[in-house]
Amino acid sequence: MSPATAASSAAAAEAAADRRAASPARRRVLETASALFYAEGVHAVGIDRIIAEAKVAKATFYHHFPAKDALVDAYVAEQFRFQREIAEAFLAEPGDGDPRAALVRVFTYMTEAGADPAFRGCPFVNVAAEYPDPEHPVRRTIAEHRAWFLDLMRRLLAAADDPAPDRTAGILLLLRDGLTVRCYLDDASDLRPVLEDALERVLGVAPES
Amino acid sequence: MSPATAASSAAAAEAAADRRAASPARRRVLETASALFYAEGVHAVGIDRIIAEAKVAKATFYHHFPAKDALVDAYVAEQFRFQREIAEAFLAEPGDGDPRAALVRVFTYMTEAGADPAFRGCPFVNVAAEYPDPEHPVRRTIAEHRAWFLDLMRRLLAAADDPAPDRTAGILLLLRDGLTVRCYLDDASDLRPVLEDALERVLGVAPES
DNA sequence: AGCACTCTAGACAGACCTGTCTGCTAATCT
DNA sequence: AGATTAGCAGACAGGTCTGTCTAGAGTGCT
Repeated sequence: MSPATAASSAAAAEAAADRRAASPARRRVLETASALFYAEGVHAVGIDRIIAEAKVAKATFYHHFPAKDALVDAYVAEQFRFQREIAEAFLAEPGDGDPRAALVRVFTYMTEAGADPAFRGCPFVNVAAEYPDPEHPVRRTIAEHRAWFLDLMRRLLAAADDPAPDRTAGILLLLRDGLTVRCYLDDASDLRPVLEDALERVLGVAPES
Repeated sequence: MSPATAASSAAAAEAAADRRAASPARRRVLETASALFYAEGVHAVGIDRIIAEAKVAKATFYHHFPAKDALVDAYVAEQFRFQREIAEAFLAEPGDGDPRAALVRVFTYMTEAGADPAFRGCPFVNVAAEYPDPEHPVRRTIAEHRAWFLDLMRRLLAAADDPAPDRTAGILLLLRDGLTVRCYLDDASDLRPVLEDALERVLGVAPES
């Protein structure tokens, strides 16, 4: 096979992959599965139910995903993409450009999202609870998300001239995880003052709200 | 049935229940199931495997537990009891009786427990991830544990003359949950300074270690 | 001796699981 | 025109799941 042929066939394969990823049936499957996985857990939801609710033939499902695990991985990756988009929107928000204010906005958003009655905790933590093997692709994607979030905190803190960005970022990660757990498992009606107090003690800044 | 007969039959039933709870077979089942549930998740472990590893007949299992859910509930209740015992041991520890020091001890212990390679996060959070219905008995037991821990923090803080025990206890609960998640999912080798810093910022006290 | 209880071994039913395969239609690309 | 691809419907295999049931052995209480 000549280099030119190899290049063109690689391009063709890439185009085919793009087309496949954009397929409506595939999107329907991923959306249905995401909702079900999040609401009920991965092991609790079978393929049959997903394809029935997504109105997709079984062969079509296995055409797009080699196995259920691949779907779970796609679900986790999708959540990762989603959270990155939200974060970017928050950082690009018109404002005074104060990175500390951006941090507070992120946490305020999280408490609001957590107040939704359909909120069922952090999807990454929940999936990790069902996937014990840290080498599993799903777990690797989850680890990527965590590294990304920690780094995001660190960058914002460094921009805000925090005296110890590494340690403070670590604390904020603890708070983030604690927040999702609490919103899921506890009555979070009185969470607001607790979070404001926490941010004040950790960052030395009070949210404006 | 005379009152006396009723009383004696009630006592007999109670004694039988005690005997049943103390049965070696039942204990073996619960121990095996606890280890497996924690290590691999509830839905991922079947009854067949539990009874095989516990070396118990299936009829014996269903003699002690009406259904798998009852076993899961027993598992969660057992974890609750376990954590209470640990906490009581910590509080009864001979020392200066400083409740703030007791708080720090609790968190130091948690980081040490979380460093175990077999650590797989908080069993309550992991089980809750697989049980979406908040009215489920298992979820109720989990809620009891969380209320207990929050109250324990609150009592210790009140004894330490914390200016806002309710809010501080809420923050410590956030830290606790964040801690377990982090020990499970992240490289927690550099966790110690982060936690010390967090406790210092939240409590205004540095751990002595 | 008689009875109740605990336990073992394992068959069994009925449901559900993942994943494969056949056969068909229709669109799209070369 | 021919080939590839996406999609649908649904049967099927082989396994695992929970939970029930039969049949019998041992043990302790009365």
